[in-house]
This record gives sequence, C-alpha cells and structure tokens, in this order.
Amino acid sequence: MPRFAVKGGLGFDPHLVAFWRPVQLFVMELSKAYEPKEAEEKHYQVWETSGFFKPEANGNASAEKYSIVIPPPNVTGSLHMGHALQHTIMDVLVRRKRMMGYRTLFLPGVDHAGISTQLMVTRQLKQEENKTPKDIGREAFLEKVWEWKNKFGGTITSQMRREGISVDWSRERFTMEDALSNAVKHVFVKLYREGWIYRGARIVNWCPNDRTVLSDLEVVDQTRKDGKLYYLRYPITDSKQTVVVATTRPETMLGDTAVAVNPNDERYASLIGKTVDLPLTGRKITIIADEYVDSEFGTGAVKITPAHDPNDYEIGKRHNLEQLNVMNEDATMNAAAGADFEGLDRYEARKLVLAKFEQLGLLEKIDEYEMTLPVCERCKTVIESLISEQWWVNMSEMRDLALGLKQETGFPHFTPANPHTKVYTNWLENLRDWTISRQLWWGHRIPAYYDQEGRVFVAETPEEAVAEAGTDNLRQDDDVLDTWFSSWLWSFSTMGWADAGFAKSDDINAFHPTDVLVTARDIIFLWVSRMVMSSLKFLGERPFDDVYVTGTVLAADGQRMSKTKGNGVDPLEVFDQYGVDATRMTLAGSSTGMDFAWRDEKVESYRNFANKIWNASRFCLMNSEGASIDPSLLEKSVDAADRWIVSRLNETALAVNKALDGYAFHEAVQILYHFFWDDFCDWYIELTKDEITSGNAEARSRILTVLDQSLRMLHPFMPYLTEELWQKLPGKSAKLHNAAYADADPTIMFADFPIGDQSKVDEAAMSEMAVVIELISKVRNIRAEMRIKNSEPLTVHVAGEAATLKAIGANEARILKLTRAGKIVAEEELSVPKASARTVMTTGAEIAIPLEGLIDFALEIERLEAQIAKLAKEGELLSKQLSNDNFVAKAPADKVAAVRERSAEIEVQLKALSENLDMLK
RNA sequence: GGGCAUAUAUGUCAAUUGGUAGACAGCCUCCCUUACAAGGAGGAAGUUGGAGGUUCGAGUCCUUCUAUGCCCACCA
Repeated sequence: MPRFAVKGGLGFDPHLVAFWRPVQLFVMELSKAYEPKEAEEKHYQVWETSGFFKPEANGNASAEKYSIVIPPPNVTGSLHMGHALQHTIMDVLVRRKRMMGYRTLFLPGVDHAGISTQLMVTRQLKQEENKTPKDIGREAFLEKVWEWKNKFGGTITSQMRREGISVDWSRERFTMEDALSNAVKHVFVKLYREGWIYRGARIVNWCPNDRTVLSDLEVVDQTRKDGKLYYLRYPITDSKQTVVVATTRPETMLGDTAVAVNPNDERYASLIGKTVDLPLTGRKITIIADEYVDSEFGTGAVKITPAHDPNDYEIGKRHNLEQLNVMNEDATMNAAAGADFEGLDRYEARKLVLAKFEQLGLLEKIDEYEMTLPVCERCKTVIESLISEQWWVNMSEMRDLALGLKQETGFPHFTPANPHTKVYTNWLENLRDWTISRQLWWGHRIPAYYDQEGRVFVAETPEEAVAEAGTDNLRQDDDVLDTWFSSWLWSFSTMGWADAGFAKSDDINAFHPTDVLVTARDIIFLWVSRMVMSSLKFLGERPFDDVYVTGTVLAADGQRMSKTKGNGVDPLEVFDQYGVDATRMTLAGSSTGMDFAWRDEKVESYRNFANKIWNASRFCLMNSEGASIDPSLLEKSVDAADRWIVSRLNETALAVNKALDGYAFHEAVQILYHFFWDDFCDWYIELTKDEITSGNAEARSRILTVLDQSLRMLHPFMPYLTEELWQKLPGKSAKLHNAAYADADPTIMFADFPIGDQSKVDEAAMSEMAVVIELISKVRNIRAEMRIKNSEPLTVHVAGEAATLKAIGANEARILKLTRAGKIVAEEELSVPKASARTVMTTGAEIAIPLEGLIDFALEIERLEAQIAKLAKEGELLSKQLSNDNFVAKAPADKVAAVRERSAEIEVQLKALSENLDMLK
C-alpha cells in the first residue's frame, strides 16, 4: 500500500491525524526501533578510513602492546558461523584492549588454499572453455588462478568487514605474495641444508581425484555400512591344499607379493615357507610368518600388497618383499596388473577379479562388513595408498622444541585447558614425518632443481641453484608445497620477517609473540602446533602466549552444520535479519569453549537487547537538553540511587574485565546484559525518571554519563550500535578517550574502557537501595497476586527497625511512584485493619496494605501460607545444619555465621507471617 | 582398541577453589503507563542420567553403569 493512501473513501483516516498535529520537537530524534543496517553501513568505513584500526592510532610511545593475528581463511572461502564466532571473540579482546590504551595490532590475511583453489579454477576452466589445466599449461593456468583471485578473492574479506572486526587492513597479507613466498623458500632451504627436509619414496596417501599426495591430517575416516569382506582361495603350489585370505579390496591381489600368517598359528605352521600360485597372475608368492597378523581375524591368513597398503608396506620391508605397483595415479590399473585389467578403474577391476575367482571356484564367500575408509578431506574420494617419491620434513628437532617450551614454560596456555593441553602434548610426542610436497600447480613451487643426471640442488633462487650446479641446464621440481607449509610461518611471516632479511622486523619486535590465538579445534595439529615449532625454530620465540579454542557452532538440531544436510546457518543472513551486533552478542554469549547449538531464539533476544539499549538511550537523549556527559558527576553523587548505580557500574566493570581476562565470554555477556537491562533500565531509569523528565540538568547529565560508561563496556561486543548512540551523546568528545588517543576524532572505539574500582562500591547505598527495591517488589507482588489494579491507590504500612524505615523515608517519592501507592505509613507496630494484605521483608520489617473491600481473604490466606511454606522449608534445612555439631565445628566460620544470620532472618519473617496469618483467620 | 568430554527446568545452556541450582526462550496472570509490546509487572516449573562412596555438606571429588559426542590409532 502506498505510504499515504487513505483507507475507505470518505472522511479522514484517524491514523493520518498525527501528521497534521504540530510536530513535537525533541533535542534529538531517534526512530522508535533500532535499525542495525544504517549504523552498520555508516561506521565501518569511517573507522577504517580514519586509521582507527591501526596500531599507529595509539599516540602513547610507551603503551603496552596487544596483538592477535587472524587465522587466515581460505581465499576461496565464504564466511561461516565458525569464522563469525572466532572473529567476534578476537574483536572483543582487541577492542577492549585498544580502549584500555594498549597499542593493538589485529592482523588479517588470506590463505591461498592450494587444493581448493586449484579445484575451483579447474572447474571453471572446464565450464567456460572446456579445457583442463594440462591443455593450457602451467603458466597459463596460474595466470587464471591469479585472475580468479583478483576478481573473487575479496569476497571473504568484504564479509569480514561486515562483521565489524577492527583489523588493520593496511597490513593484510596473502600467503602467495612475494614476501611470504620468500619466507617459505628460505625456510625450505634452511631445513634442507640442516638435513631436516629430505626426498624419499615411501607409501603415501594418494587422492586419485586431486592426483596429489596428502598428509595424514588431510585424510579423514568415512564409515561404510555397505562394506564387504571377500574370502579368496589361493592354491598352494604343487599341492591340493589351498589357503583362504580375507580382504576388503580384492583388486589389490594383483599386486600381492606374499601371504602372511601369525608364527604362532598352528593351523598354518606347516605352510610357512611354501608358495602359492597367485591366481590370475601366473606369479608364485611365498607364505611368510609375521607377528602383525591377527589369527582371530578373517581366516588368520593375510594377502600382502606392499605397494598398496601401509601395513603391508611395513611387512614387506621386514621380509624384503617385492613392491609391485599395479595402479596408476588416477586409480586405474596399470600394465603390471595384467592385460585383462590394464586401464580398468579400481572398482571395475574389483568386479572382474571377483568374477574370475568365481569362475575358477576360488571365491570362498562374501561377508557383510562395516568398515571405515580413508577419504580425501576435501573431495571425499577414497584414498589410495601407494608408493611415491615425495618431500618430507623430519619433525624431531621441532617436536623437541615445542615440547620443551611446553614443559619448561607452560606456553602456550590453552583455554579450555582440558582437553587441549593433553591432546596437544600427546600429539607432539607421537609426531611423524610431514609430507610437504603436493602435485599441484597453485602453491609455492618447491625450490629444488635437478640437473641432467638427476642430482638435486636446493636454493632460494634459480641463480643460486645454477651457481651451485655449475650448469644452467636445470629443471625445477614440478611440485608445490603443502599450504600449511606457508601457514605455519604466519605469526611472523606476516610481520615483515622476509623483508627484514629473515630477521626481526620492527613489527616483530613490537608485536611478537602475539597474545592469543583464537581458533577452532580442528587445526590444533595442522596449524597451531606447527606455528609453535616454526616460530621457535626460526625466530627463537613462541608465536603466542595463549590459545583460545572455540567450540563448534552446531545446527539447531544439535548436528554439525553441513551442506549435504542443508542445516547450515549463514551468518550473513543472520546479520541481515537481526543485525551484526545481536549476532556477535549471541556468539560471544555462547562461547564457553563447549560446542553449542545455534538457536534463533537466542539471537532474537539479543536483537531485543539491542533495541532496549537503543530505547534507553533514546529516553536519555530525549531528555538531554542542558545536559552533557560529565564523569565528575559519578564521583560526587549524594542521592542513594545515584550512588547505587555508580556502585553497580563499578562492580559490573570489575566483573566484565575479570571474565574477559579469563576468556569467559559468556559470563561477560551475561553480566552486561543484566546490568544494562535490570539495573540501568528497570531500576535506575525508573527511579530517576521524574528528575530526568522534569529537567534536572545534573540528573540528566548523570544518567548520560552512566549511559556513556555502559556503552563503552558494551562496545567490544556491539560496536555498531554503541558507536551510533555514543556519537549522539551530548558532550562526547576526544576528552573521553583514553589518553593514548587524545588527538583522534571522537569515537567510542577510543573511549577509556571502564576497569572498575572496588573502593567506589558504596555499601551503604547498596543496602539502602536493596531495601527500596525489595519494598517496591513486594508491593508489586501483592498487587499482582491480589489482582489489584494499578489505578487503585494504596496505603503501604511498614513496621521495622530504624535503618529500614530510614531508607524508605529517604526514597518515599520514588517508592510511591513505582508502586503507584498513595501513601507510606512507617510505624513501630503495624496498625492496620484485618482486611489487609501482608508480607515481610528480608530484614524482618513487616509490610501491610489495607484492602478494605478489595481483599479476597481466601486468596490472601493461600498467599501467606505459600510464603510460609517456602520459608519454613529453607529454615528447616538451615537449622538442621546448625544443630549438626560437625557442621559448626568444621565448616568455615564465615559460612557458619552466614547460615546463622539467614536462619535468624527466616525466623523473624516466619514469626511475622504467621502472626499475620492468624489475624486473618 | 586408546584417550577425552558431555548428561542440570519444556527447549538451549550457565553455576569461580565442594557451601545447598540460575539465565534466555517458552508457558500462566495482569497491563498498549508519555524510552521500548522487540515492552512493563508478577508467577509456575528442577529428588542436577542411574547406583554406590568420600565429606559436616556433592551438580561439583572418587568408583561403577547407561546414553551421546569428539580426538587418536587401527581396520586383511
């Protein structure tokens, strides 16, 4: 419907009347609800272009540093909830420290993601030009990749900007840029010269789809329920006897070079040393004995294929067996498999092998067998084990460095400490050599050069290699390095290590080691541990002090988010629907280190919270004429409510800082949520509303100042909303900044972060307000339970000790307003008619409200009895404790005293309540 | 096979060194009160997975069982 359409035909629409009324003029006009998009679009650009994210924004030469490098997302990636969680956590940490005056470096970057990127560009090439990488050649293909990178590589970084993270984009790095590539070459050469990198043929994980070797960490298990165990019968040479072997992969029998049994297996003792006629091949292979064989499994006899199985490979080495490779790189059978099989895919070959065994009457049986298969982490193709010449890193020195650091200094400290500390150390202790070569084109090409005789020369540049070889007739190794071989240098390669001649650059001196690494569980081995090693090895210092390991964001159904299940939640959609700040609060508020399920209800409630902050600020701004932020007002409050909110402010600041220092993000969020909503909105605004709306300039300034302090504490979590509001506060200026940013344009990003001060917690005000709050709550409770309308004025009678009555007297006007009572009568002893509702306060003070004609006696009796029952139950428990001599003797004195005190309170309350109850009966 | 987590209100999750269980959402009652109905006021709801034990006292520590999840190794 058009905006100004008039409903109906004649007359005027009552909704339109408002337009014609004189518009009320506010000091500041804010819409009724928070619209996140406006703020999100506006502020990030200003922050970034103003240089606020750069460490250089800090003008204090002696400022302490705080630094975090972001785990580089894949250049092909797009933002998911895991990123959003990690980035939120890091940004919260950095923003707070920045506000506290630290010189902060928050460094972003992107990973070239060898396999993913190559696959993506290959696919695109196929689609657009129907060509393969081979068709166009290495150089042309790499050009295509760079083209792709320049065109689409910015997706992830622009999504990161949307998150509001305060990273220094001027220091953004890419693992394939020159400096980082030089670092990789340098490290490779150094390790090679020291003997830690070597080239050798060993059995490896081969992905037939990607046509490259993979490290153990890039291979994952996949359970196959439809697996089968095939029993193949092999005839013993020159004998009627046969031996049956069980296998899940019949096609590999073409490469068998032995059959193995356990030396202690009596069934086969007589066969050891004999040979079998390997069917379909015409080869004879020996029956050997090896402890590896489990007599209990299958038939107790195992076919041995050293070239296609890691265990068989080991056995083969022990027994000097031939390694017969029967497969090609794409998992088709090769010539060695025999003419019938050459060129067949491994699964086709399997069918044919089985058919032929069947024909020969040598297929004993087929069992159903559930099994797990190794598959490629990325493309899920079943991995083939085969023997291949690859580059490896011997990790022993680096393992010792990392373990030594952990043992001697405790670094890095993991949060949560359990189970990550142990997992980390155990993994290091059992570390194996790392396969670093990959049969790809996209990546850091291995700086190894071969001459005509096949001799290898490893050097950082071709020129050096030529010089060393004494000939320029050299060919560079075709392979590239594992992507992680550049990632593991990330903590310092991003800080100018290569440009400083592989020494400490200014940035490294200023910001390394970084303070904390925030990451998900799955790359502790792949990345975290390797960063520790490389940093110790090449820089001589740890890369980070702490490691905060986030939980996994699960889908609403408690399952992992996955594309195939379609249960994923796209953070960008959540940003659109609920706002970035609400999403950040949700993520931070869920971050306990445990996995957690995504719930729309959560983000909805933080969306509501954002709106609450908006409206509370709106109220303050609507009543801000003649007022401005004035921190000195918090120092000299007279009124109890004011001293109370200042106390709560300080308590909150102390608790928030403590929580964040301990990476207890959920706790910090809870504390802020309740401080702002409960203390500030529900109590402080309501208590002071009269003063504020009536134009009391000091009250107005004070509430603005409290709001300012609150927004500052919320800012690390909700950057957009808080900046939007803070910019509107009268009196906002660079004077409110931490001293390190005195010269910057006013922004809440630089406002001094409240750290809290226990000495500013005013106990007298706290207990005075506790009385006021309790009294108001009790009266409201009576109204609600006795169904007395708010419009019905009441008289509240209170009888109790002097302190309580004094507190009530001092805050009479506010109590009257918030309880909508007409009068408060303080007296030594209650003098009220029988027709009254009664209750009692913690201090034992009695409250009664005469309800002539309004009271429902039955209801009131029920109400009192319920209160009595509840208190009596608690009292019973406490007196039981107190009558236990052991408790009194052994429990800490303050605990006993607390129980005594509470017990006494309950006794007083119970007495008062039952007297009141008697009066009604 | 080895290791490690988790099990708390209807749901999702909290609970510092053992001190007697909280939040949010949902639910029930009332209220569109001039910051906010994305709101206000009040309320109901839990023998903390089962069983044993240590302790004056256990959600928290120990043993054991059950269920779920994760990691590592292996899987002929």
